[in-house]
Amino acid sequence: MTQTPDITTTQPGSQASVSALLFSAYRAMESRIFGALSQAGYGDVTPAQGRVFRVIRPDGSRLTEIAQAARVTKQTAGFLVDQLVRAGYVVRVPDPADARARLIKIAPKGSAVIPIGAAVVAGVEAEWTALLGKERMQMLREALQVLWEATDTPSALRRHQEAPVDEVVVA
Amino acid sequence: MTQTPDITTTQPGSQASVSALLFSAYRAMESRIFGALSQAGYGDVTPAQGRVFRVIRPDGSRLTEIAQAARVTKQTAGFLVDQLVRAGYVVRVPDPADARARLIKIAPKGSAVIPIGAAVVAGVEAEWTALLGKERMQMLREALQVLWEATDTPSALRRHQEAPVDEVVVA
DNA sequence: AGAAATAGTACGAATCCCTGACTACCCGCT
DNA sequence: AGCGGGTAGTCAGGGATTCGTACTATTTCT
Repeated sequence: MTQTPDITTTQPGSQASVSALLFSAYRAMESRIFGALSQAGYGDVTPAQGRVFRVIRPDGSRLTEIAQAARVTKQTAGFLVDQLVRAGYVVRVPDPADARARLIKIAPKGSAVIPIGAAVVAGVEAEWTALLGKERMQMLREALQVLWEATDTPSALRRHQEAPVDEVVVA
Repeated sequence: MTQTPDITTTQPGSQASVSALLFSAYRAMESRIFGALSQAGYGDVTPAQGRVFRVIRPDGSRLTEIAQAARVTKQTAGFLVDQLVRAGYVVRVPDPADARARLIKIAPKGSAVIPIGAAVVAGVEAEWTALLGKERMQMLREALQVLWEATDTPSALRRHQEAPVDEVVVA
């Protein structure tokens, strides 16, 4: 409760790298989301579980799809899906199209969580809009979207992963 | 090497939440940085170590300061600093002002890493500027800076942490 | 001097995520 | 038919990150 002097962080106004700023904003959003979820009685979901849950398509997804979309290995995805199954947020059903595969589908409990998370996100985005103004918020979203398409799209990833990485320091 | 169909991620053009976009951009930057560091012979630093290293002030920082600035517990900070000490990036020296405390200072090897990381960041930011245009990139930086000051500043944190969190879902 | 706060450490545990190795199944080709 | 390469998913094991609780040493306030 008692406070230490406020030298903690870099001085306001100084320039932290975009990298650190992105991390900070993401972390702020994440902690708001999971704080609210915890308050709402869904304290058993973790951020990692959330990141795989988020990429499950409405009609169900295969584990391999989930792993690729969430950028983790199949094992990690399987581990996290196991937890989500045990906690009742998703179910595994056989994939009628392929006996090797199973579809992971969102269970009722999972559906119940979605609007709660969406509401928090909407709330935080509203706060941010109040801080930035509608136009800058819109531009922020667009800019991030452009970067996402350039860096986090299957073709973009292939581009980076296969490059021998010779002249990374282009400066 | 062989490729799975490209259904992986959300369709380009659809709107992922700002949260996911922030995460994606941060992750892209981070993997570039640590990829390059690894190539440059500094493969023993990890992202977590980087996040504490980043907040060490030029004249040295106390562990508690580092912990607060990096938003981790003292134990975590101490653990990561231990690793950085073992790897030779920082040193611990007694704090002349307080016999309980020690100052963590950047060692020569640590100083050597800084320009490498900075170059990568500059390179990635240049790529992003090429994608977005100078103006949008500048606006992105400003917007993130505003959000940072509002959410990741000591006073801002106190504001959020102490709120009883009743009406989180303001939507 | 004595009480309260602060700097840091020790230990134990949970979470997250990866590599390597394996089984079960699908599909195209002979 | 049926074989072989590729895909879906699991098992086993390990490393990294982070936290909570509990403790010692030192400073600071009264």
